Amino acid sequence: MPAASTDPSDPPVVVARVAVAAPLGELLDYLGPASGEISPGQRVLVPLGRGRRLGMVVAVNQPTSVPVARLKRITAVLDTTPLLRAQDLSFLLWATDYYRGDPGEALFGALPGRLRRAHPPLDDRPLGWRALTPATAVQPHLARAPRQREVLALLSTAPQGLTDAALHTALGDCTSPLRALAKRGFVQRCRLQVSTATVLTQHPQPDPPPALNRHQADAEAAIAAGEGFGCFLLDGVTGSGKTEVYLRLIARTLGAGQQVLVLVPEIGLTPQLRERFARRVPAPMAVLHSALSETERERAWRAAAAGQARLLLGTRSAVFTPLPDLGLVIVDEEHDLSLKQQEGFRYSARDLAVRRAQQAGCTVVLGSATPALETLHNARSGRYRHLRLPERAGNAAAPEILLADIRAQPLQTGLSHALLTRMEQEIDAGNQVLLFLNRRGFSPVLTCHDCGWVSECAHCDARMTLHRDRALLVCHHCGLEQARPVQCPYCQSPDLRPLGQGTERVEDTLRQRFPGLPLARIDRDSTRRRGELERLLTAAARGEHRILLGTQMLAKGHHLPGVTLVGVLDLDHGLYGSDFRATERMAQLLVQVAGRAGRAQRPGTVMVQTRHPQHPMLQRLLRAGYGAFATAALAERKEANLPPFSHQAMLRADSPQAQAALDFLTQALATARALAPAQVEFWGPAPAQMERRAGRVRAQLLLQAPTRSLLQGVLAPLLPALRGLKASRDLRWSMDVDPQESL
DNA sequence: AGCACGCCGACT
DNA sequence: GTCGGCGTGCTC
Repeated sequence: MPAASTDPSDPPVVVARVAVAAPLGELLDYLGPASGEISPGQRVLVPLGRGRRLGMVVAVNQPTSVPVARLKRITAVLDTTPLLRAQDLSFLLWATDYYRGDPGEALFGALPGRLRRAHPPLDDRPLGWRALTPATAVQPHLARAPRQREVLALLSTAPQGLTDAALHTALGDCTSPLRALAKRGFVQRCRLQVSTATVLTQHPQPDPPPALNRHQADAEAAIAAGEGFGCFLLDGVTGSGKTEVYLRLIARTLGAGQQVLVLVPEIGLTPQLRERFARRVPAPMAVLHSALSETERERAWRAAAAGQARLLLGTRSAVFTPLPDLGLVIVDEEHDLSLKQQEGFRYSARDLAVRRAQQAGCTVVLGSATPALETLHNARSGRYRHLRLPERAGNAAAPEILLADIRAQPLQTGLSHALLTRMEQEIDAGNQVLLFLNRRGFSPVLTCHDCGWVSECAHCDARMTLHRDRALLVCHHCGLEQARPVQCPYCQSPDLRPLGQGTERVEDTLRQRFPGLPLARIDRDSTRRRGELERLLTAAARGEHRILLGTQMLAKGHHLPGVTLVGVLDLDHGLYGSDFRATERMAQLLVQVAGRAGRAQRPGTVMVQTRHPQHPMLQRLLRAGYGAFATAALAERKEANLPPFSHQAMLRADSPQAQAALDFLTQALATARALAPAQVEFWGPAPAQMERRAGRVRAQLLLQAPTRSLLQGVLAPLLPALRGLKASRDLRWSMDVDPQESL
């Protein structure tokens, strides 16, 4: 047997590099299948250890470091044609490498659900029948079978075949004549042309594009003039018409016969954007997001990969969808945190979109009213082209922002006299008011007035929030729920008092203060039912509610034309948060919320309640705008040597055992130090901000390097070394490259 | 992640 | 004397 391999008449040895669906952290090599061809992008079954696993071939006939005699053979090839092309694979492997992810996890994670398992690709082409012989040729054989003649005659008119449904409609039940015809070999069961109607949206008559203002036209021209790869930051204030610029660029790209990829943070929150695209885009469009069923996802994915969908609108994972004719990538709200995957394979869809465009040699546009500091830095240093849309479309006035100093002020459930007065004025004038409080529930803590007991979570270092509507205490960190106690669990006193306020409590107060006034509370609790958020927002946009009270959910880009006053009840969390990005987040949130006001002809006002009205960054933001704020914030970052002036990776660990995470990270630090040049700095290991969460003790170790390549140089050997540490066995750990949260 | 291999306690 | 505990290491 071994001698046979030297026989020149033997087929050449085919070695396939395979990403196996097991967390191995590396690719494995296998011999090609016993019979048949193998290509990159095909899924395979491979022997692994004692068992059998799903895998994806990523390369064929690359040199292998494993002796050929030790290679096992691919058991089966699951796909007749590759699911992913060479470019898709190299993009995914690049991402895996950069984010130190597992190749199997990343590749299979990029596929729609059923293909992640061993299922064959969905074939939902309708079943039908096709004639193999022209009716005229077999007429004599069917002399005594009029039904068969009839059926065959009809099928002969349709060379592609006819669906069962079409046959039934035309001729009624023809099951038995068909069976007879098939038996004689005159007709054949077949699948008909793919029906795309279920996934692709295309309006027969797209809306005509509105005229662009000068800034929009300049931006469009600048972007359209680009050739090959180029990254543009479209920095446009809320309401400046970024979407219109996207739509023009999309139309151009589609017109040139290319596909477009549009990434948005959360499509569930932007059905308006989706509608607008559907009405305007003059080509088939597919949508990809987490609320779709597996089948819907697979259809959309396949339509994009097959080039049938010309525009793909999706959330972060859509960045991995194969698009054979990709000619333009757009990332809307590029600063948004939800573009960063925070679990498992932790990637930034925005940064990968740039990489993807680079690979495809096409343009990428990052759009935001409040660009991430990283992105602004790239724009200002010339890596990206910076385009501005400084004017609100339709001459809408920018909102006036007022600070309400609430130090030593009496507050009514968190509402100052100044804010309430202003609200009354606007409401009396027939306008809408939007109140923003980023805390749901009734009160963030319940306490005993007699003994000082507080509603602590049994599994987290956190307080349980009182939800009065449901009579529950709820931990917002681990989800633990318990019945609202009627007396103190510690001293049995009945005098339990809610401390602080959430949206439920503010709603309560407002209903008393403005009896009968239509009010909508919009938070995760009030929008639990599917479609409820959309229903409330649509009603709000029509002016049905006079007061809108909500959390973060309200900050995203919904158009609420009747709102003339936005109240921010508590900004201070953002001002002195311990994450170095806290002020950046605060500024983005404030600007986004402010963008909800005065979008129509009525000027808007934003009133921000704060105990730190002199905070320099807040002052700068209000006086000089987001751009000036960003300049100052970047200067601070530079001074402190923080990103984007350095590059970070966060190693996190957690375990039910008190010391395990810190012990592991201590070993990790020693390992990393030995691998790292002196310029690489380490912070920690240190307990996480909330040390205990969901019953697990958490800690972290931050790596920081002056350049990406220095950081990558440490990470490349570090990850295998960490996997080798035996302490890594009985705890959970993860590496987060370019972390967005450092707590 | 599985899954076997391996070296120390209570059982037919 | 064996069945089996889960620590350790590997999977092309």
